Amino acid sequence: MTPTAKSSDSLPVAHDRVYRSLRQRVMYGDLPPGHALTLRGIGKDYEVSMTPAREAVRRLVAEGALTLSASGRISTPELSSERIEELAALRALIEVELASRALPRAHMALIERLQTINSAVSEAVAHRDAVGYIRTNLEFHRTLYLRAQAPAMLAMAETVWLQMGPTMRALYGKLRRTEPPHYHRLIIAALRAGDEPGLRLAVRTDVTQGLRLLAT
Amino acid sequence: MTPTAKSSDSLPVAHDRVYRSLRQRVMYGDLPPGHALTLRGIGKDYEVSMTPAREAVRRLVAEGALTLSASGRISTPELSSERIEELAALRALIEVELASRALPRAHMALIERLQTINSAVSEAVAHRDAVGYIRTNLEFHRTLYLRAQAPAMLAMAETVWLQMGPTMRALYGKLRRTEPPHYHRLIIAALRAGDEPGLRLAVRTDVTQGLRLLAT
DNA sequence: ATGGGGCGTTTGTGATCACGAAAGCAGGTC
DNA sequence: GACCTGCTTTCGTGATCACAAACGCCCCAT
Repeated sequence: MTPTAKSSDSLPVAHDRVYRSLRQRVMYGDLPPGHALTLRGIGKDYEVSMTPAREAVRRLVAEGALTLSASGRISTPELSSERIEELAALRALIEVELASRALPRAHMALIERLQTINSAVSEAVAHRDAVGYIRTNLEFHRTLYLRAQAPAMLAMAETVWLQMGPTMRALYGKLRRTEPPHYHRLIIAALRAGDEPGLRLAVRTDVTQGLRLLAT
Repeated sequence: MTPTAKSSDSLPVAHDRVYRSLRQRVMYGDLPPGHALTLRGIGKDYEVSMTPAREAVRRLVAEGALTLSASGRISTPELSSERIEELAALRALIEVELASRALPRAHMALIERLQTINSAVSEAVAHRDAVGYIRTNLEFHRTLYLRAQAPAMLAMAETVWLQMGPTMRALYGKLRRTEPPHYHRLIIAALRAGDEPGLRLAVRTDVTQGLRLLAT
């Protein structure tokens, strides 16, 4: 039930449970940009006091998943176009490297898993399910990058995803595409062929494509 | 007096003061790897209760500056050689991009500032001052990267520095070099010449050089 | 000497409260 | 009608406390 693999699953610590749930909601676009949150409200939702809510929020703010106003109010970030461009460039840098490192270890079982996930992506697209699309799309990338055996890099990539979550939801909400992900097929083909330059290009294109529509 | 530029300097909030101070101590190698900390101890040092100490620690843990044991004990990270390699690769990826983006905006005033900072680096090296070396070295890089006008990327780079802080201290402590930083001069020369490939190579070499001595 | 058991101490966690500031809202004025 | 001026509510911050788990230390038995 918890698709996000953490380094060490352990105690049912309250603040960690709140953190994981909020993190998923933000990363997968459950919350629109600028959405306000309160410590007391979060505590109520998860039936905990303000203390664990505060720790979870503090952690998410440190990761860029949430932002604090000057007076300490909590909300999801509203990204400027400059920041979106930066985050897309970071995705390109880090994820191309992750894909490149995963390539030598990408066996047939992985490629088949990626195809299965990709059909789930197509299904989400067909159903106009923005959250489902974001979730399955990120699962596609994460599944590939896990093979890179580079946890620090993967964590960085996930941090970028986290920051873009609400914005991606708003973005894919307004551009109602119905065509399945094209570049995912290119990624799979490059993996099959062991074509590293092709893989790098396919990943770079895939992670930066959606941004071209966001000129403003 | 606070060299680290934050997004918004505002209130004298207790937890933020604790955070900033601890962050500097970690980033600049004031604490050795594996050094243990306690919430009550931190609170005592800064004359606050456990609450702000806890928030500062939570934030630093989220950034990778500190790690928590399975039972929640706080300590500075002890990095495996694989993780060090990863972090060095991340530095290379991100900082090369930052330098490249800073290049078109690097005027003479910036280059002179870099030279001034670089002489401070040399002085720290001559005095065997590990903390001073790390601090001035990072100031050199940060000064250059600030010109890139890419706050999200700079934040990522600083997060990597933060994670490497204690290890860098331990590293530079055991290899007592006395020669001034060679690749900083190459960086400055490439900036002067507007030589982008040269700059990229110089930065990449500079940020990955210290790692070769850490084969273990 | 060395390994194991027992106990006092230290530590993180979560709940609760007081406080001050910010935000939202109403009513009144220009 | 728009704007400002109060007031009321809501919010984040920091302090304090109870609790359970862990750590560390000492002592003893082998």
